[in-house]
This record gives sequence, structure tokens and C-alpha cells, in this order.
Amino acid sequence: MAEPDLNPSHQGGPDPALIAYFALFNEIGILAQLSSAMFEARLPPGVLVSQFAILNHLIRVKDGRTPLDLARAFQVPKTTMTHTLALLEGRGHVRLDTNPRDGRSKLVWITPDGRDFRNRAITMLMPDIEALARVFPADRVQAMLPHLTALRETMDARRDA
Amino acid sequence: MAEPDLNPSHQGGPDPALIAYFALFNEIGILAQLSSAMFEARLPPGVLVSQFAILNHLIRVKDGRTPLDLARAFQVPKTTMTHTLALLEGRGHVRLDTNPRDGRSKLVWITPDGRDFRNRAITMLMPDIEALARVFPADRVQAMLPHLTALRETMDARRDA
DNA sequence: ACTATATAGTTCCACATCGCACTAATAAAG
DNA sequence: CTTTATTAGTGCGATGTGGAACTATATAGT
Repeated sequence: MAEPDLNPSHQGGPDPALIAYFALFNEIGILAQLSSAMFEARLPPGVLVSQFAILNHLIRVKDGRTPLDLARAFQVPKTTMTHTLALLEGRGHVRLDTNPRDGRSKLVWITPDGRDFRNRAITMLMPDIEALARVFPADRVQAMLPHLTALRETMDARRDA
Repeated sequence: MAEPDLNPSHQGGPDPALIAYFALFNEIGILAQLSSAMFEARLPPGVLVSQFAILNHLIRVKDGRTPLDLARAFQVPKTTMTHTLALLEGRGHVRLDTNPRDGRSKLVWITPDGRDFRNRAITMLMPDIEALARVFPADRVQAMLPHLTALRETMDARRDA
């Protein structure tokens, strides 16, 4: 579900300088909801963004990593990753080998089928992105992207502290 | 779960100018995950961000609206809203009256208990926000917030088209 | 080497989310 | 006024998500 929508400005309460942070997380939450819906509308029925995201990560970053690595990258519990990887393996989109370096863990590899599926999915999404680009210019995206990345990295680093 | 992490740059594929949009949604998805986790860690056990967000909306925007209004505001199906409102009503944080203007619908009101709960929750969250503000300055938030709001409004408007 | 601790992954279970079908009520069409 | 279509909310079932506990392996301490 969506994010807070918090804004304690109705009372003289907390530091007003911090209200912007609440507003920020509110917008982020609603945008995550909207973008997930947009993506899933174009993906084949039953394929969730969570699964698609993993295929993307395996291509964009690197495959041959452990399920736990992936769980950390996506900020989900390892049980969730076990479930999602099982779905992808069942569809033949990824392959799970035992890790030769560590008998406890496995290594996740994307298959040619998984690669094809992901590339076709991106093609399906392109029209929506193009339509969005027409009403929301790319320079605005460029303006905020570095800040978002920095915020993500900061919060990611603070996660265990 | 988190968002795409899409970046088709591995091949000469789609318009490179559009890649930034994928990167944007990727960051938004992960940040939504991180902020939800941060919030829920401070909320009482069993209270999810989804419930807290509704209380916030009822105070910040306005209460006395229908469940369907809320479902649209948060971009969730009405069945989800029914469920969440039932939880909040069970805790005495909201009250559901029948709508005198329309026998089919109801009106959602926040109770004094709900108001107190929300205000106390915000107090609990403040230390985390303050800690974040120390490492991620407010001017960076100000720099991206207007763009995020504009993007959210744009995508929200395009939702039914 | 042996014990204690930590880690990777899974299983089991609780629950939030959401699609589908249904009821009740309103609105529109004739 | 009667019929039809639309809308608000709910019950039910399927599934994604995530916590607790467990097994198997690896690492640290002695």
C-alpha cells in the first residue's frame, strides 16, 4: 500500500524543517504505487514487478550471486526472495546452482529464456514511458535523479546502524 | 517488493534518453521499501504503514470522506481499503457512519483516539528523521520535492486515460 | 580437533493485498 | 413508473510478503 502522507503542520508540533522529509516519503510511496501499477498492467498476467525486477537486476548488475545478496539489494526478507526465486525458476527464467565456494548457499543465474522475457517486457513498457516523457520532460528527471540516488545510498548505508 | 531496477543499456535497444525514467522508478521503488521499513520499525507491532497513512490522510487532508475516496487517494483496490478500515475501526481509531446522502456508502471519521495515536506515532518517528537530516541535508530534499510532486500529479492524472 | 557461534536457505504460519462475484442502492433510459 | 445500467461496499479465495523456528554448513574461539 501507499506511503504515510504525513505532515504534522496542523499543529505547532515538530520542527517545520523536517516536514519536507515526511512529504518526500509520502510522494515516494504514492509514486511507487503508481509506477508498479503501470508496469504490471503491461506485464503478462501473473508476472509481478517483483519478479521482473530480479531479472533486470541479474542482467543490469550481474548474475551468479546468492539469493541473500539479492534479498539485500532489494531490501526484502530472505523468505520473500526464496519465494520469488522459486517462481522464476519454475518458469525457467533463472537457474539455481549450489555454490561451490559455500555448501550452504546457491548461485542465481539468468537463463536465455529469462533474458528474452525481460527484453520483451521492456519493449512492452516503452510506449508508456514515451507517453510519460511527452508530459514530463526528461530534464526534470535528470534534475532529481542524482538526489534520489544519493538518498537511497544514504538510507541503505544507515540501514544496519 | 522493490521496483524494477531496469536499465536496457546493455544493448543498443531503446532510446537512451528514456533510460533515466527506468532508473528513476528503480530508485523510487527501493526508497519506498526503505522508508516503509524505517517507519514500521518505530510503529507499535502490528501497525502497518498502510494504516498509519490513512490516519494521516484523514487529519492532513480531511475526514468525513467515503472509503472509495480513500482507496482512490492511495491507489489501492477498494477491497484493500475495506480491510484496512476494518482494522482501524476495530482499534477505535476511526468511525464509519452511513452516508446520509447515499445509502450505499459510508463516511470515515477519525476518532480522538486515532488522532492521539497518530500524533504519538509521529513523535516516535522524529528521531529517525532528524538522524537522516544530519546526513542528508534539507536543501537536497527541497531540490527534488517539487519535481516528485509534479510527477506524481502527472501520473495520477494519466491513470484513467 | 572440539565446541560455540554465525550464516544461508527453507519450511511453516500469519496476514496484507487484491481480483472476482455478489448485494444493496442509486442513476439513467424508456 | 419500470427496466437497465452504474456504483459503493463486502465476502471469499488466491497469492505475495514476512516473521519464527529449523537444518545444514561454515567460521571463531579455545
